[in-house]
Amino acid sequence: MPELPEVETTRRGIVSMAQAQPLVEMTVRERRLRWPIAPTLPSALAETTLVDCHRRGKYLLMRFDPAGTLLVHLGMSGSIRTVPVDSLWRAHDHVQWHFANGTCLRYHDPRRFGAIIWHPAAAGQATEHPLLARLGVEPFDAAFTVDHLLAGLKGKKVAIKQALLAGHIVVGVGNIYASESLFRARVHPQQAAGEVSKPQAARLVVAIRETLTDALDSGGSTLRDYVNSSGEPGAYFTLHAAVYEKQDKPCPVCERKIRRVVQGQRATYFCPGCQRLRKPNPARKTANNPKKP
DNA sequence: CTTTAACCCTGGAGGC
DNA sequence: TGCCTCCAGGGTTAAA
Repeated sequence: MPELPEVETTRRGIVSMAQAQPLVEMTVRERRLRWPIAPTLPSALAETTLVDCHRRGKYLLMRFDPAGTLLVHLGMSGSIRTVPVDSLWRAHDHVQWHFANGTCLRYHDPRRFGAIIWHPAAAGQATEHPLLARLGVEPFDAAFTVDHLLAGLKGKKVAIKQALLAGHIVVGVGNIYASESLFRARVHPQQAAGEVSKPQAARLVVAIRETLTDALDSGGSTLRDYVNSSGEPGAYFTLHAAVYEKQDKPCPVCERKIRRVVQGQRATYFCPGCQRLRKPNPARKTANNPKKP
């Protein structure tokens, strides 16, 4: 289940293995991903060089000069790993990029929720693509501030957990890290987004960054060669999960039983002791905004 | 506009 | 042992 840290680790692996490499051949064995891979894609990439690989949210932006940019999403079961040249295709290996230095990158995705989309524009202009246009700010960007978060949550009745998960305010907070970040920030996942206070929002900004940083650091140490290995993806995260999939287990802070609820058809885990519902205070709001109808 | 739910897909777990 | 059902996940899309 690739979340932002795994995507970033994959990006770093791609850069270290194949940056500045001319493409020898792109092979497509299975076109039926989330959207079908265009049959013309391999020929469009002929005679190009992978000059860089960026990341936007959970999208990888592989820039092939001079043709354009390949948007790659790993969905929930996708991975990109190196394989030896001419190695056998395993089940669910769908795409391969063979580079001049001998590196072969294999796209593997059992559930085919991922996507490989061709965008004939440079990576710098790839934000114009409809799939990237509405993404929120990067969690490690300076633009991800308390005020930005509060502005995004303002007036929203949806639960804070779902607001974070939607990715319109900040990207990279998947289902696992949403629960973990809210726990760290001591914010109840079912609290209305618009009722999140400034101190709560401030804690969330810090908590989201810390949660992602911790996972990324773990990935960096235990999955240093993530792209260049056949190890178990995602296995490291459970070592650090305080609440995710820990229902009925004691909270590491207060030892109350972790609860599991469903929000938007997705599981949420939280500690009923540490994460309290904050009571709304409508009187204060109207007093500060007398002009609002 | 906002909010909710269905959908895409397969592997694994649990029930019988 | 096998067959059935359910669940997990991201994110787009359609519907309310």
